[in-house]
Amino acid sequence: MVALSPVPSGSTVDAVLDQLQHEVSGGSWPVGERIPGELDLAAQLGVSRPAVREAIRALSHCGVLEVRRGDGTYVRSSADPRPLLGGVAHATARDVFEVQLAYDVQAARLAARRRTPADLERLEELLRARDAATGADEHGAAEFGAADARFHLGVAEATRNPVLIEAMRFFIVRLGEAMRAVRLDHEVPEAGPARHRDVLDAIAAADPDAAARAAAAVVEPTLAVLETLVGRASDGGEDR
Amino acid sequence: MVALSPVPSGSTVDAVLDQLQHEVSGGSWPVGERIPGELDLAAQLGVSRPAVREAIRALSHCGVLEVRRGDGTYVRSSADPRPLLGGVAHATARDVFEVQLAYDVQAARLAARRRTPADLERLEELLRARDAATGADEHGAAEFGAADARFHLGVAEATRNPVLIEAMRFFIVRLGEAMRAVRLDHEVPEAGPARHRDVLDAIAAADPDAAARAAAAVVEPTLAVLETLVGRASDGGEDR
DNA sequence: GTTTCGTAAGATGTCTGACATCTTACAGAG
DNA sequence: CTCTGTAAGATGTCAGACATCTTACGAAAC
Repeated sequence: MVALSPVPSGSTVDAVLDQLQHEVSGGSWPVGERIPGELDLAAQLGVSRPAVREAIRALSHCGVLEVRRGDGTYVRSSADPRPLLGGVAHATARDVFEVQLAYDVQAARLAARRRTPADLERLEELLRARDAATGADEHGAAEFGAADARFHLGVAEATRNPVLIEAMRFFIVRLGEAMRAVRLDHEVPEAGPARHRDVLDAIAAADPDAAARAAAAVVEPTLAVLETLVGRASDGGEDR
Repeated sequence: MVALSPVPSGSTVDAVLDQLQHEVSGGSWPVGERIPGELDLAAQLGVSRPAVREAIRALSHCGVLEVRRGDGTYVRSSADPRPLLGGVAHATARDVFEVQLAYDVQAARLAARRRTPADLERLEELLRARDAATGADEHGAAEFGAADARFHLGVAEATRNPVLIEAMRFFIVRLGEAMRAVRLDHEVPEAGPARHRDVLDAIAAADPDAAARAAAAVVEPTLAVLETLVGRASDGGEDR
């Protein structure tokens, strides 16, 4: 029932932001290139300098642009992170979980090849802490989630791959937020100590394939339940 | 040889940005909470409103905050995307490639379970285009890279998982930038049509495990070469 | 002729102040 | 009790000014 189109609500800064991102993604401003000055941009776009500055600051914070004081602003990367960051926010728990599964499997595989004795010692400690934190009440659940995340992240750290580590660190937090929302309405199982022990044993045995299989086995029960919830959701009322 | 400590160079806005992110990540401002108004923040931090606005705009663009005009600013997520986005920029090609491998394998696995006949038709078309774009010159190489990326992205799209799709879209661009830099100094092999055909066949056969294996086989030769380059780089001169 | 230093131009960093516009809440009219 | 109009608070945008850093160029010293 939307007869009257809801006026172009976009703000000025967002419009500038889109323009800049379009120039970068479209290739008009190649990586490494210097973009026009803030005053030039403000004049060309017909907006004030603060508007241009806010847009540049946002893109700079996301790694798209790089501002060098006293010199100018340069293109650092043509990849637009907005769909990724924005998409995770509105995604279903299942979708985030499937990406997390990809990380877990790869992390376990690489950890089995690169782990040091010190890594194994640290992982043993993290696994003990995870098993110990089996609270039943509200606060205990949060504590358990944190301990669980620390173990998964510990495996990633054993890979010595900073990109994988930071990707997992980001997604684990987002996944936790999404799961907290799901748990309000549904019961979601959590893999027990045995499955996690399998992962650590395979990593200790330096068996990449076994580690990958074990990591997949850890999250698959949880993922199976989320899968049924997605099915239910599309039966019921859901949009966007 | 740095006897004099290089004065605290950080800018005001960056300092404000760190403070805000710290409040969010630290849990002082829980997800969903309303944060103080711009004038309050400016007064508390002893800076001007534009400085606060630029910081808020940056975090808002990254999905950490959400600004509602006329109402206030709210916390959307406690996950800090900066390490992820910044880390990818300075990462080695191998590190980015290993994450991409995780995506490729998971995408192939899920695509084998969810692909529709229309997906298969589209993937056949993309694979044909990839095989056809085997240029030898400068322009041809770029064109081949784009066609290759479109096929990999096509597999991801068959999973119907928007998070996975956007994650791959982002990393493929970043990987392309990193690989372009590597190829300036070294020869890096590219998997031929046969390996990609295996992936598509497994997806068509609805065999998730075979699809995952085939996807891994596609990128492993390239990854093996990058692995040797990492070894060489740590022998030679490398810093930062 | 080469090196070094000082200066000027251009760019970003920051601040002050003001006004516009939207959202929300509250009080009064019906 | 419902609806409407108003007022307060918040963000959106703009204008102008000054501070500070980077860079490049030219002059002076060697």
